[in-house]
Amino acid sequence: MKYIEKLRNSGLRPTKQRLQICEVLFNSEKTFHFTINELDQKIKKQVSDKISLATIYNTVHAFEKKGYLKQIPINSNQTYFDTNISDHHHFYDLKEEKLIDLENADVGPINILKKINGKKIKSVEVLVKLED
Amino acid sequence: MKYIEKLRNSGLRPTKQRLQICEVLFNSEKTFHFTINELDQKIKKQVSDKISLATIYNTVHAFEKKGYLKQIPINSNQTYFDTNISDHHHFYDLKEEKLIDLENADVGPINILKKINGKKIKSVEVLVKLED
DNA sequence: TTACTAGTTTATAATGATTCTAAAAAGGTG
DNA sequence: CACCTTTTTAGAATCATTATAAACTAGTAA
Ligand SMILES: [Mn+2]
Ligand SMILES: [Mn+2]
Ligand SMILES: [Zn+2]
Ligand SMILES: [Zn+2]
Repeated sequence: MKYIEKLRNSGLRPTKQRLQICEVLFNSEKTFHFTINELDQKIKKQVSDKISLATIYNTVHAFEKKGYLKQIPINSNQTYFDTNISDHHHFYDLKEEKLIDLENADVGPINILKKINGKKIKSVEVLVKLED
Repeated sequence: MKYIEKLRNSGLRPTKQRLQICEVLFNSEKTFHFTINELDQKIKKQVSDKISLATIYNTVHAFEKKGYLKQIPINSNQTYFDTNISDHHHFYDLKEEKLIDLENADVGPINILKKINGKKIKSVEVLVKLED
């Protein structure tokens, strides 16, 4: 199977549930943004076995910790995740409440001039809010 | 009083509670970041009358809607607000879980090259995550 | 001052996303 | 298989936030 090695190499047992969630998350042509609830719906549609919500939470957080998913910093009552783990940014359409990818190439180079003593930059993320 | 006109001009009645919250939020030399809980604590310390948590939520949201406070897009279990309403950005210290202001001048100009049909840019916010 | 009205405050309940718990099930190894 | 660890799961708990609805207040006009 496609994802068994990936999981083993991360120290995660390739359980049936994790493999099925991998299919839903990573087997599509395009990357996408999702909340846990949306993922739960997607799984219900695409996977015949039932996967408990607790497992979906556990798995998403495990994958995030391993770097297979990214959390998107945005104010919402639900947490947004991204299967696009490349360094990139987002539009947020306030009316539609939808995220849209903004590739690094679509943003001029960002130069952080201020330095914080003893700290180094882990990531730089831009959120562009859109209105009509 | 200092804030009565400000509130009236916004169509908000200058109630005792709102005026007291104004004192706590806007009467300090420096701007600051806060969660509702932190603000509640601050109010308990600085204001002799009791203000209900519901009123604090109501007031913060009213002030945000009027543009006297900004919500900071960040993933946290609590919503962060900012009394600094100027166009600016943030460091987020992952270890300390603290926000630090990053003025526009401390970031090179940000040029969003991609356009979304029928939408215009309302804001551009940068979040720089810091690690040790 | 006295109504009148709309806006505000408040205690309290409800909501809902997320996390916790602890027992059952499954994976990995020899 | 036997053993041990990890994982899954249903359900309960947590807790930030929002809703409710009754009491109160600010503003205004008689
Ligand atoms: Mn999380
Ligand atoms: Mn809010
Ligand atoms: Zn994305
Ligand atoms: Zn700030």
